[in-house]
Amino acid sequence: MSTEEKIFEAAFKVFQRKGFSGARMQEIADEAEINKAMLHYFFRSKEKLFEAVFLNAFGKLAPQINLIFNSEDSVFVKIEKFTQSYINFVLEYPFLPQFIVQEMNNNSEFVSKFLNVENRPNPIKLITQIEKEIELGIIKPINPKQLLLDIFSMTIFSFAAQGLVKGMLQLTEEEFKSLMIERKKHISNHIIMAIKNDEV
Amino acid sequence: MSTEEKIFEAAFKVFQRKGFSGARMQEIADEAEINKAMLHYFFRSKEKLFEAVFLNAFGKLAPQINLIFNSEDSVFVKIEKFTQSYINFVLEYPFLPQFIVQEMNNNSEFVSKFLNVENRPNPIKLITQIEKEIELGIIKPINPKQLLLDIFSMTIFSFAAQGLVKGMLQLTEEEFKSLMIERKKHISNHIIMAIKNDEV
DNA sequence: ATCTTTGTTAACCATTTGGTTAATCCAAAA
DNA sequence: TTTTGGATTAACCAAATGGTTAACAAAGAT
Repeated sequence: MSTEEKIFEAAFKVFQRKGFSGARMQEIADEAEINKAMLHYFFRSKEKLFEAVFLNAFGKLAPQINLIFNSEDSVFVKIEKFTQSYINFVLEYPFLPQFIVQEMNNNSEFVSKFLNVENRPNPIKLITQIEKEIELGIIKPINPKQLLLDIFSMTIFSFAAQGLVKGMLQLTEEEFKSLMIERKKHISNHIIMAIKNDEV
Repeated sequence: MSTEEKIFEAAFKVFQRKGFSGARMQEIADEAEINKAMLHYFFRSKEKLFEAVFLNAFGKLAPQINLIFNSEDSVFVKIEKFTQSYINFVLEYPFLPQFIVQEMNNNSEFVSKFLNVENRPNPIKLITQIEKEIELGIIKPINPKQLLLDIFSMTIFSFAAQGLVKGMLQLTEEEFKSLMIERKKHISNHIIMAIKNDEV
């Protein structure tokens, strides 16, 4: 593994668990087992290094989301696919959501930077699709934005607020994980149950 | 307003928008329009000051939650009351959830401190109640913890991940707020719709 | 062989940051 | 009126922190 890669991975870890302002360049260097000067040699500044890590992190998520949201599937199928693959993915990077949510809240500069990324998650197509399926009587009348928030809330929250969730429900790491695995099916069941139009 | 109160309010603001490691003692002093030494005079250290603010913030939320969770209402009514009053409350302190979630993730020391607070949100009574109502055929079979996560996710996430939500849905402050007002009713409708047992 | 580019290190630097101190102010008690 | 205690300030301090530099090593190019 090249020095640059070592730095990147170390930065990824440290920024994830400490956030931008909590992370220390020296700590990243130690984690990567290289000299601190190398950080600046390859990435110039803390901001630049963070930016690289952050955009990479987001870049891992966004394409997946868009792929599902812009497919030709029905809304129900999209919900199933999204919750499944999102949670699968996040189980491998459990601190990614909390990292992204946190920095989207704190570093407004990076928000705009991410919004201009090519593959940014763009839900407009899904919104119009929801409106269409409501007209067709497949889905109960509902504000599409609320439905979107429901989907994101239920999938992302447990990871983004891991500390709170584990603390409040008194979960060990193991229990948390198996709850999340169960949750994959639970969420889509739950949402579809709520919005399905049963009128004949 | 006493100097100590001024400091406290200023610290509340600054910690909320910057987090613990992002906040600067000087900035808090400026915000409070007092000399920086007063911070240490009244609160000894940054940690102590933060602790005071954090426990106070949590102390505002926890009693409300417990009051509702431990009442004699049915689960459906509890869900309605909780989403209503939680969102009402948070609309006045829009950055409280993001602050609590963030520090619960980052400062594991404070997690344990909060867990030992008297009035900490304790969902066990609600969990057994849910189990009972499932047996009675009022609620569909479901893992009570998943239901709890659903409730918390749907109410808290939009506030805790404000930056992400506003960015993704391209919402102005106004639009966000009115979406949240609409959301008060939406959430309980949605959840009850999903878990109500319709079998006759 | 030597020159040049790239990678690497230790020592160093300026600034920021949390925290302290000694002097001063001020109001209430004696 | 003096004393006493807390409140307040400006100046200061040591440590931490992001960043730089100058020397050096290694490896390809000429």
